[in-house]
Amino acid sequence: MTAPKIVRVSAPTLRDVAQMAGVHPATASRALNPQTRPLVNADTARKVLRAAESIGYQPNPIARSLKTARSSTVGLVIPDLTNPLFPPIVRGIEDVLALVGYSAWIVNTDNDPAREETQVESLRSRQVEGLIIATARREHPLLVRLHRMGVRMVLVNRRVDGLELPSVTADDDAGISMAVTHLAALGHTRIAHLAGPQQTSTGVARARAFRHAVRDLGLDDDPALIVECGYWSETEGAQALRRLLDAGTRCTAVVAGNDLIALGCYDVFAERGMRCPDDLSVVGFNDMPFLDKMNPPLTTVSVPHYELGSEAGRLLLDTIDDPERVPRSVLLTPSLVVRASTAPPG
Amino acid sequence: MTAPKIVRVSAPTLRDVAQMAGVHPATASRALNPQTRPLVNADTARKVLRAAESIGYQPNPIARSLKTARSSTVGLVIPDLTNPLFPPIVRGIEDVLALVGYSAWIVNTDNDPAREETQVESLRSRQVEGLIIATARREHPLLVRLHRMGVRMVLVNRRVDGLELPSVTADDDAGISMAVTHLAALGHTRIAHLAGPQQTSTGVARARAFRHAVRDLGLDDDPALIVECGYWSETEGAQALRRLLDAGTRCTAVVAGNDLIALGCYDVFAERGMRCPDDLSVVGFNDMPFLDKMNPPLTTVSVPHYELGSEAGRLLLDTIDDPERVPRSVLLTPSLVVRASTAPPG
DNA sequence: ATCTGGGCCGCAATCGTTTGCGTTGCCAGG
DNA sequence: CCTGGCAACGCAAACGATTGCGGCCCAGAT
Repeated sequence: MTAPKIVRVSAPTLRDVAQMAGVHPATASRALNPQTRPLVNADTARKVLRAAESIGYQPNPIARSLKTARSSTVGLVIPDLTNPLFPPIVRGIEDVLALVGYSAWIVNTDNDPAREETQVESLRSRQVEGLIIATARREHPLLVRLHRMGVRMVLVNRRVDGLELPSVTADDDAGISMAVTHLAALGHTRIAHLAGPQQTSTGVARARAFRHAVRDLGLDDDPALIVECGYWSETEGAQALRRLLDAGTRCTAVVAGNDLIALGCYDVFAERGMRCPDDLSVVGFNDMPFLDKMNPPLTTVSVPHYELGSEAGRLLLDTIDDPERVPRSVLLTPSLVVRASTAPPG
Repeated sequence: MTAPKIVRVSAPTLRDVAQMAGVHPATASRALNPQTRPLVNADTARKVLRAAESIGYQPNPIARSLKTARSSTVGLVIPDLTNPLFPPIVRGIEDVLALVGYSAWIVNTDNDPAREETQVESLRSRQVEGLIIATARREHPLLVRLHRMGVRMVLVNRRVDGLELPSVTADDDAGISMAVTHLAALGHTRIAHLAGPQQTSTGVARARAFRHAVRDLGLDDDPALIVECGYWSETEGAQALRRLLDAGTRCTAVVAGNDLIALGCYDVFAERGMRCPDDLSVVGFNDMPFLDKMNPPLTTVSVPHYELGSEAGRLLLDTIDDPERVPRSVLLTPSLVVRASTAPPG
């Protein structure tokens, strides 16, 4: 078999279409664009469309962006795509954007503010029309600066303190409350909380919700029962549980800040020969994929990730349509899915 | 708190820099670009750089792309980002691209050829300089067409029959062989294979490797022991195992085409009250995240995903550098990680 | 017959860079 | 003093699309 001949043929341009249809490129442009099509005679429009079709004309988005300073593209700022929490959100976003011909540029920040800044810079220079941010921290100078500069954004999953931005998040309050209530119903009275990082809005929201729930239900309200994780990660979750255990704080159940933290607990169980749920009940948060196959299957509060993403996409499209629109935020209500990591206290 | 005043100020352009430095934009352009900097006097170059610095000039990639027909961007064609197999690959790719100032446009195809075609079309119109393809099927008309057109591509994870393209894949042969050998050593003689889709190169490579291994080790070589899945998914894996079981084919272990298929088996274990590994040993392929926390932890052959990605990135950069370079392909050697889903036959 | 106005379309500028080519000024060599 | 050559830089034309403006033509009104 011989190597195929490689011929690089440049794509047809608007001039080609115009020439073939016997009109000026300007007319061709107007004919091709549904917005401006009424400006040209129906017959010529047809001719142009046919010509475009026949030579397989595809508009050059680069040239279009240069002229119009728009791009039909939005930026998507994610801490780490490797975290199974985010892919479904991304899908949700992409799907609603696709409906109106938009697409998304995905970038990872690794939770590194410097990296985040350069990534956002590169997104902006690519003329993205808006940003969907999944990396918000409560104090987030970059985001307030961007907001001042008038860049359109929506926050997903987390928020920024004191910044009036459209956002879509899960109802942490409701979720945590369901988790604690579930454990209380099983008979637990000393429940610990492995809190997420307190620089993130979800971290504090869930911690606060936890304290409220505990108090409302009349359970043991011991400050020692709350320990904070530095990151939303397994290793941090494991660390936190170790600290809790090593401090000798008695407890029979823990509600973790999220699933990753909960899974970190599993590591400690393995280390120390503890059994779950016999020795300790655990409930997570998020319901990431494959939890049902864990050992034991993790009880968790399920948040609709895909919808988180699709709502965020819709919100961003809204503010692109009408930048003056008052920031609308949506709160998605989670649900408890109980599996086998929770049981009455041994 | 009052709403911040929103002022949208257009970014400084090359003309601004030139004006401030008192030179022509062309000179400024040359001064800014390390490649052409020798063409301008060192002093003026310094002036230009200082001016650019002082007003925070950032070149406009859109305009640059339009002029140069390059974009420092490559396309990344993924079947589904939600599959935990791919995020690490993506990270590997992104990391090596970032080293040389490139970045990646990620698109999902959902395994839908039509969608794939439009996605690729949109990538190409965005002037991507090459494609990294993770969706290859053995027969893949689109890819041969693109190759004929001289589009630079590298294949990752899967290949297409009879197409001389750089690719990076795991050594399926070695991996499967290790899996089968491991099971044989445990005493299994009737081992089944839940094969991946035979339209994909990995599907057939692993199935073939399986047959070879079985024969080499003198195990039962019964065609009924091989059943094919339509997709690389849990549900298909479950279906396949059900078919195998319902056909009454006797076996004590199965090597799955990949981890997802293996996890599908867990579902039918739950359905039918079977225990793993007591009733049936299972080994997967890929070592996707969180397998160690499954019930039982899944024995699997581990392939270095991150390296899969980073190698693919390097390969693509190579062919961008020198399109005439002879296609180099790399084969990554996997390793067996045995956990608790395999044991001697009951 | 002239004027008006709308429908349709072409002209040309523009978006921000890059780059082939020409021009300038300077210096060395003849 | 003239020429050749080189270094440094400016000019202007691209890249491919969009769009304000103005011109043309023709119908209908006056």
